This record gives sequence, C-alpha cells and structure tokens, in this order.
Amino acid sequence: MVNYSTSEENHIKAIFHLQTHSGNVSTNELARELRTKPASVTDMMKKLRDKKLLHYQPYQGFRLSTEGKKVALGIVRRHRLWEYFLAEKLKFSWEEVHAVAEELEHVSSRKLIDKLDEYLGFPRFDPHGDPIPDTEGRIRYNPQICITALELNLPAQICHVSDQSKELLELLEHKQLRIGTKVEVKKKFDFDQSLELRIKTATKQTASVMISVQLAQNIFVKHV
Amino acid sequence: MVNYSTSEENHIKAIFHLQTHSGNVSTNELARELRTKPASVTDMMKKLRDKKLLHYQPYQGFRLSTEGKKVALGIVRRHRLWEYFLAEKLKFSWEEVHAVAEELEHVSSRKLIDKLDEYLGFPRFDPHGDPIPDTEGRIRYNPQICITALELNLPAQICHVSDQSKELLELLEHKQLRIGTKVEVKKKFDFDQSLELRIKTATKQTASVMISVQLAQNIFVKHV
DNA sequence: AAAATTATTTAGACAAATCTAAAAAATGAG
DNA sequence: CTCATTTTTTAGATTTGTCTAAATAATTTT
Repeated sequence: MVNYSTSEENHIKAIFHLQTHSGNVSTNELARELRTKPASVTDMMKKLRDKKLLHYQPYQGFRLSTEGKKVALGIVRRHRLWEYFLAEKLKFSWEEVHAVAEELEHVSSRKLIDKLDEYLGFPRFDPHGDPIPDTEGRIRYNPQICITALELNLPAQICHVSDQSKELLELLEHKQLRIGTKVEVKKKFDFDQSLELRIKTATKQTASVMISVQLAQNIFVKHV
Repeated sequence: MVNYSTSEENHIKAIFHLQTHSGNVSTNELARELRTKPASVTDMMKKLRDKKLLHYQPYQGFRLSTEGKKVALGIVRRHRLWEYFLAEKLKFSWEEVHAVAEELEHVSSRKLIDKLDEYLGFPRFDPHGDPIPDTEGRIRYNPQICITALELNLPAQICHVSDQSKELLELLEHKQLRIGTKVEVKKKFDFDQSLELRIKTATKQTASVMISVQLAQNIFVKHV
C-alpha cells in the first residue's frame, strides 16, 4: 500500500467527485475546484498518470483508473468517518465538520481508520447523508425505504411516490413535498401514526410539515 | 494565532523535550533525535529564530523562547490528547499509540482539540502517564497521592514512604518495592482492602505483588 | 473555413525542506 | 599553547508543489 501526499490526495479526491457528474474532468474545472492554477493541475496530472492513478492524454481531460478510484474511495472513507466522529461524538455542527475532516482525512494509518469505524459502530452515512465506503471501498447504496421506516433525524430525500393520482399529487404540492425534497422525520405520533417532518425547500428554507399515515405510506425516500 | 508547518512543529517539539534534560540543545543532538542531518537543523534553526520561537547564536546551541515554549506545549497537548483517545476509546495498545499521535498532532484546529479534551473528560495524563497541558499550556503536576487512592491501571511511580522503620523497609525490599519503582494498581479487594499491584522492576520485568492495607497506607506515588 | 476566443500545456522561476561536500569554529589532548 | 578532532555552519544542489507568462491546441463565431 503506497502513501500519497496531501496534495496528490486532494487532486484525486476532487477528480473523483467531479467525474461522477460529467464524464472526463477538464483542467480548468479541476483548477477551479482546488483553487489552484491550470498549469499546476497539468503538472500534477502528469505525475498521477505516471503513478497509474489516472488516464490522461494532453487536451483530453482526466479520468481515474481503477487503482485511482480505489485510492479515492479510501480518502472518502476517511473523510466521512471523521465527519461522523466530529458531529456525533464531539458535537460539531454540520457546517463545521467538513473543514476539520479535510485535515484529518490525510492521516494515513489504516488501522486508525478501521478502529475508528468500529468505535463508531460502522456507520453507513456521514452527517450530510453521504454514504461511507467500507474497508474494501464498497459503497453500500441506500435502498429506497418508505418514509414511515425512516429513522428519526436522519437526512433523506424524497425519491419516489407510489401513488401518482391527482389527489395525492395535489396534497404533496400543497405541502411542498416533491421528488428531491430533503426531509427528516422529527417525530412519530403513535396515536394516529402521523409524522412531523422537517423539510428543506428548493429555496433553502426549512419548514415543519405534518403528514398522515395514509400519505406517508406512499412516500419513499433514500438517505441523502 | 500563527500556524507552523509539520517540520517546524517537529523541530520545536524535539527541542522542548531535549531541553528539559540538558540546558541548551546542540545541533548534532537535535539532528540525531529527528533523524536528519546537522546542516538541515542549522537551516531550520535560522528560520525559527527569525520567527522568534527560539534563541540561537551560531555555535551556541538553541533554547526555546517564551513564545516557542507556548507553541511546544500546544503540540504536546495535542499529541497526548490523541494518545489518550487512541488508547482509551479506540483500544490501541500503549506501544501503537505514539506513532499515530505523531501524525494527528499536526492537525491544527484549536476547536477540535478543545472539544476532544471535553469529550475525553479533561484527562490529566496520557496512557504513558505523561501530563497533558491544559488550554493555556499549563501542566498540572502530579501531586503525591497515597497508593490507596490511585485509580486502577494508571501508571505511577513510588516517590515516598511515610514510615521509614526497619520493619517496613524490610518488607518493601522483599516485595521489590523501592523509590522509583513503576507500579499500577490492578485490583482492590474490599474484604481487607489489600491491593494487587503490577510492578516494573529495575530489570524491566513485570511482576504481580499483593500488599496489605497497612503497607499501602505508607506508600505514596505520583503519576509517571 | 478563417479569425477570434478559450483551454491547455510548456518553459522557466520560486519557496520550502532536505541533502552532500567543503569550510570554519570550537574543543580537547598532549 | 598548538595541533588534531569534533562540531557546526556555509555553499550549492535536489525534490515537491506551486506560480506567471508565453506558446500551442481546440473550439466557437462569423
């Protein structure tokens, strides 16, 4: 197992994130993401290409190799486990977590991370709802679950409604619940199994919403 | 609050540790400690002198300034808190703890360390028994305590016996308990308040020793 | 399709941290 | 006290990661 410098790791991680959206990643795109200059990116790309971490032909953009992806997943795993630790154990707020994890993720002891994982109880999602890769770099993707089965306070996103009738959609619309809406269950009322949700609207405002069990049974979410 | 590079921090820390023993620290001494070359040390000393972290006249060795000591204590605090975390929470063994803490100590977020400190319950000693400086860099030195009051499994060292009679010394000698002997209390028996100790002899072997409450009340220790 | 614009790469420079080899200063042995 | 030895510093080179400015390639506009 080879070790990479902080700068190399940051480049690999950035390509990993950008490449999920578009296909190949361009020089300018990467330079913008890393707040560096295109010339510096080209230099680094040559080095990472020589180390067989990515595919790169001049003027063609970059794409991680299989090995490069493996390295990237290791970095992502470290980052997200630290985020979980910071939020869950040290009581950092969601916003603060990222910057500190950026530093901690470069500490390279494999044993440290595996023991941290164990200590945290093998969490599957970080505080932002992003999945945490396992020891082998596998991401255990979120299965769709009914919102009635969603754990309290776990960030999720509406991804499916099973009934597409006019009546249901009218109700959803009224409550500002749409595919893609970010949602957490804040409370479950045993009396009528209604749910209190906290949603984040497209305009980034949060709001409280009550939904009946009849509605809830038709809403499916996945962890964000 | 300024940030220092990993290399600068390692130099400051090494001087801090060496200077407690001898007075001024010499170039060769420091180079040996850091597994680097004397020429490299000289270069770094000039830089740290310019940053007012230490006093350095060519050929005269180095000594940390007040500011330098403050920085060193910050690094030591981080190192020892991480050691405590690794041993206590992640169940690393004593030997493994140091190397990983060497990496973690350079993560610079002040808030991270203070929250970690709080999470750990403001421990005063790391797993090796070394004191952990507080937020202000103060080291709270070990008061002498009677071995009957020593927490289980906390490494300590015999520093005083209150009764100096021939009878007591004979017994201590027989049990290989001397001033300076490293000792931990492994078990306290409620029935007769006798203690089971684990001691490390001068020849670095460990042994189990049982002592009565009468004897224990005369043995004073401090955290190592 | 040529010109203009944009993106990318190359060339050369720089700072940080290290090294080797050589010079200079301090120390210590006779 | 002088000469040999040891310690420390200086001088100059190297590596890594970055930059600016200029050159080149690709893309878009007219």
